[in-house]
Amino acid sequence: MQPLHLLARCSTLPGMGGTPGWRETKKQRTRHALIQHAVRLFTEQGYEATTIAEISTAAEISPRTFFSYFRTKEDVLFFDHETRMARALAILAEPRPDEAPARLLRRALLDSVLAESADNQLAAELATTRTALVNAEPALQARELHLLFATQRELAHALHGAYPGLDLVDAAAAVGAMVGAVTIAAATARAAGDDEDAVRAAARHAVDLVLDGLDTLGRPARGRRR
Amino acid sequence: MQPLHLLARCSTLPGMGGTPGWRETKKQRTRHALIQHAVRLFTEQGYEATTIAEISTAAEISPRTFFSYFRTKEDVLFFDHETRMARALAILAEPRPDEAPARLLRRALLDSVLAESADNQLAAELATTRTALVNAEPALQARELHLLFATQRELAHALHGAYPGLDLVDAAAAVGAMVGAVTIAAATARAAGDDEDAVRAAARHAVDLVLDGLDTLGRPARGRRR
DNA sequence: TGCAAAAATGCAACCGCTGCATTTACTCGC
DNA sequence: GCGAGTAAATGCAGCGGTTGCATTTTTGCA
Repeated sequence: MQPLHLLARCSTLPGMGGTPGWRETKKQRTRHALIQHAVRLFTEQGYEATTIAEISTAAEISPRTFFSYFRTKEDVLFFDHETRMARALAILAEPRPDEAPARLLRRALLDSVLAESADNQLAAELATTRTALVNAEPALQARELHLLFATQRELAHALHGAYPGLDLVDAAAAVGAMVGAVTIAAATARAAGDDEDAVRAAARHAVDLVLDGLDTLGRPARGRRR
Repeated sequence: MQPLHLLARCSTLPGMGGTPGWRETKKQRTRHALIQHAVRLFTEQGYEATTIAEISTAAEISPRTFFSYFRTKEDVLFFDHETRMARALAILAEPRPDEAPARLLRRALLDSVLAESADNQLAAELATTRTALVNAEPALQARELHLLFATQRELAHALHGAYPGLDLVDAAAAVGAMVGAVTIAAATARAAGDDEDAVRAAARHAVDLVLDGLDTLGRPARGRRR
C-alpha cells in the first residue's frame, strides 16, 4: 500500500476515476479519530508520555497503520498545514490591479495565517489546544518551524511568479521578513501572557512595522496604521 | 555524573574554584574529536546512515558517553551556537551613542551571523561542510530553525534591554523581520546555485530591504544602500 | 598514599519508525 | 450476486536514538 499522506485529499474530490464512495469516508473518519484522540491524549498526559500505540488503540486501528495516515507522531498536529498553505498560495496567485507586492503579501498572510479557519471545523476547534501543545513541546516547535520554513520558500516563488519583475531573492527576503516578524512577535506576546486577541493584534502590528521599515522604529513614526 | 553540556565551557574559565587543569583539556580534546569525526562520517556516508556508535568508537569513547557531551546526535553540528549567540548579545548590550535600534540590530546580525568566525578555528574549518549537511538533512534544518527561534527571542529581550522605551513586542518583530529576511533570502539564493559570497551579499541586501521598508519594493526605491 | 568527586562505562529497556510479507476489505466489471 | 484485482490494514522483526541505573575507572587534592 502506498501511504495515504501522499494522496492527501485528492480522492475526496468528485470526478477523476478514483474510487469514490464508502472507502474514502471511512478513511476520513479514522483520520479524524486519530487527530482527536491524539490531541486529547497529548493534553491529558503530555506529548512525550503518549505513545503511538495508545493513540492507535484509542482510534481502533493497529499501531502499524498509524503510519499510513501520518508520517510521524508530530505530524498529527499539523493536519491542516497543506490546506492553509494552499490558501495563501491561492491569494498570491491573484493580485489585485495595481496592488504592490508587499500589500499582496500582507493580505495573503492576514487571510491565511491569522484568519479563523471558518471552513475547517476541526481546525477551529483544536486551534487553541494545539497552540498550547506546540508551545510547550520543543519537538513540535521545531517541526512547525520547519514546515513554516518550507512554506516561506514556496510563498517566495509564488510572489515572484505574481510579479515577474521582482527578483526572486528580494521576494524571499520580503516573505521572510513578514513571516519572521509575525512569528517572533506573536511568540513574544504569548510568552508575555497576552490572550489570543492581543497576540493577533501584535501580529498585525508587526506586519505594518515591516511595511513601514524598521528605520522608523526609534522615531516619532510617520502615520502609523490603526 | 551531571551532563557536561549543562556546564558548557564555564570550567575552562580561570578562577572560580572549579578543577582547572588536565581534566578540562582532556574533555575539550574528546569533544573536539567527536565533532570532527562526526562531520567526517556524516559527509562520507550521510547523516542518517551514520550511527552514534560509529562516531563514538571513532572518537575512542563508549557510545553511552556520547550523551555526556551532546544531548542529541544533531547537536554535534551546532557546537558553536552558544558562542555566536553570546557575541550577538554582547553587541546588543552596547549600542553606540545615538544609534537607532534597527541600526544596532543590523550591526549585531552582520557581525555575528555573517562574520567569519575568526577566533574559532574549528568553526571556520567546518562552516561550509556543515552548511551543506544542514541543507541536505531535514532533521538538521529543523533543529537549526528551532535554535534560531530561541535565539531570536533572546535577541528581542536584549534589544528591549538596550532601548527600554522600545516595546518588547516591537523589538521582537524587528528581530524576527531581520533574521527572517536573512534566513529565507540566503536559503533561496543558495537553492538558486549562488556561491557563498553571493549568498552573503543577498543576506546583506535583505537586511537593508527590511530597514527601508517593504513598501519600497515595487517602486523606484529611494536611495538604496551599497 | 588514600579518599571523594567526576567521569566513563555497561546493561537493559522504551519507543519511534521502517521493510516485508500476509491477510482482510472494498470496488468494479461481468 | 460473484469473482478478480486493488487498496488498506495488520503482524512481525529489526534498527537506532535516547534514557535510567548501577558499576567501575579516572582525576584532583589533602
